[in-house]
Amino acid sequence: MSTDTYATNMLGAFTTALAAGIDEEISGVGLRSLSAATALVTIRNHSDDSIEVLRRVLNLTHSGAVRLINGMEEDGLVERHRSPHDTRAVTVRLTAEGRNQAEQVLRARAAVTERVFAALTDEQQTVLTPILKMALQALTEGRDSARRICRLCDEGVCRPTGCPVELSAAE
Amino acid sequence: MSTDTYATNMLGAFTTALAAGIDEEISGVGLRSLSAATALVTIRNHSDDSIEVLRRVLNLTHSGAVRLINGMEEDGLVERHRSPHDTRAVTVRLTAEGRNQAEQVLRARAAVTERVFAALTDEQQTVLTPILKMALQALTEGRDSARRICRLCDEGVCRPTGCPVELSAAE
DNA sequence: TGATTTTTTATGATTGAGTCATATATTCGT
DNA sequence: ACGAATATATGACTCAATCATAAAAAATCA
Repeated sequence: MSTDTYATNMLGAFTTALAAGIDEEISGVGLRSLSAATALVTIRNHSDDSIEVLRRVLNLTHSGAVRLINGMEEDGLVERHRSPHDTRAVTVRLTAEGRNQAEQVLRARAAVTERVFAALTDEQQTVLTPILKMALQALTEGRDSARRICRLCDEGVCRPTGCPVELSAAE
Repeated sequence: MSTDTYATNMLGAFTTALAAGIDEEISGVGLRSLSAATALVTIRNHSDDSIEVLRRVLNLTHSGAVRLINGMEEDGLVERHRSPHDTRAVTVRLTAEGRNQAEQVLRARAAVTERVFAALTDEQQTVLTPILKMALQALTEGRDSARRICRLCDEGVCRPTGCPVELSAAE
C-alpha cells in the first residue's frame, strides 16, 4: 500500500495554508513576536511554570527564553515570581493585561480554524474529527511533545472530552 | 450551527504539530534558513521567475528577497540571469546543486505528511482526501494566494489529477 | 556532613534574517 | 518624449535568538 502522493502533497499544502493563516491572524493581535504570543498561551494554560519548562515547550535556548520573558515583562504581560520550593527557579505568571492578550491569541487561532471547518459539509465535519484525533495521537511522542503540540490550545476546551495528545502522552 | 470548539481546537493542534514537524524535517536538510528552502522549491516549480515574484510568494520585502538570493547565490544554489524582455528584471534559476537540494526539501516534507497518512486507516485516508481538497479551495483567495499555498509542493504531482488550489485561484 | 555534580537563571558579545529609506535603471502610458 | 510606475540594489539598522560564560541553589553521594 504505497502512499498516495497526491493526497500527501495536499496535506502539505493544507498545513502551509493553515499555519500561515494562523500566524498572520495571531500577528494581528500586535504582540512583539509569535514566540511571545505562544508563551502567553502556554503560561495561561500552565501558570507558575518555570522558565526552564517554558524553554522546552517553545523550543528555545535557555537564554532565549530568559530574554523573551524580559521583553514580556517590560510589556507588562507577565511577572516573575520566585518559586517557593526551589529558590533558583523563576515562575512566570500572567498579569491582567497578559491574560487579556492571551485570550485574544486564542480567539485569533480559533477564528481561522473555524473558518476552515465552516467550509466543510456537515458530514465532512463529522468524519474529520476522529481523523484529527488519530493523527494527533500518532504525532505525539511523549510528555514534552504533548506540551509543544498543545502550546497554542485552549486547554480548558479539551478537558471534558479528553485531549488525544494528553492521552497519548500518558501511554 | 455553532462550530464545535473541541474539533477546531484539535485542528489547531494538528496544524501546530504538522507544521513544526515539517519545519524540523526541512531544517535537517541543512540550508541556511527555511526561507531559502522555500525559495528553492518555489524556483524549482517556476524557473525564471523574477525576484519580485519570489518576493510575493515568500511574503518578504523586496530587499529581503534580494538578500535571500544573494545568500543562495553564494551557496551555489541559484544563478541570476537578466530577463531577455525586461532588462530590469532578474530571473533566478537553480544550479545542479540547487535542484538537488530542492528535491531533498520536497522529500523531507513528504516524509512527514506520509507518516501522518500512514497512521490513518484506509477508510480514513479515503475520506480525508476530498476534505483536504475542499478546505484548500476555501483557503485560496486568488492567484498570489495560490502561489503561497503551493510554495512547498511538488507541483508535478498535482498536474495530472488537478490541484484544487490552482482551480480555485482561476475562478 | 562536606564535596562534587547538576540544575536554573542571567548577561555580554555576536549572528543573521529581515526591514526601512533611498538610489538607480528600465519600461509603460499618454 | 516625459512623467509615473516597476524592478533591482545597497547602507544603516532592528531585533529575535544563539554561544559562551558566570553564579547561585539543589541534589547526589562518598
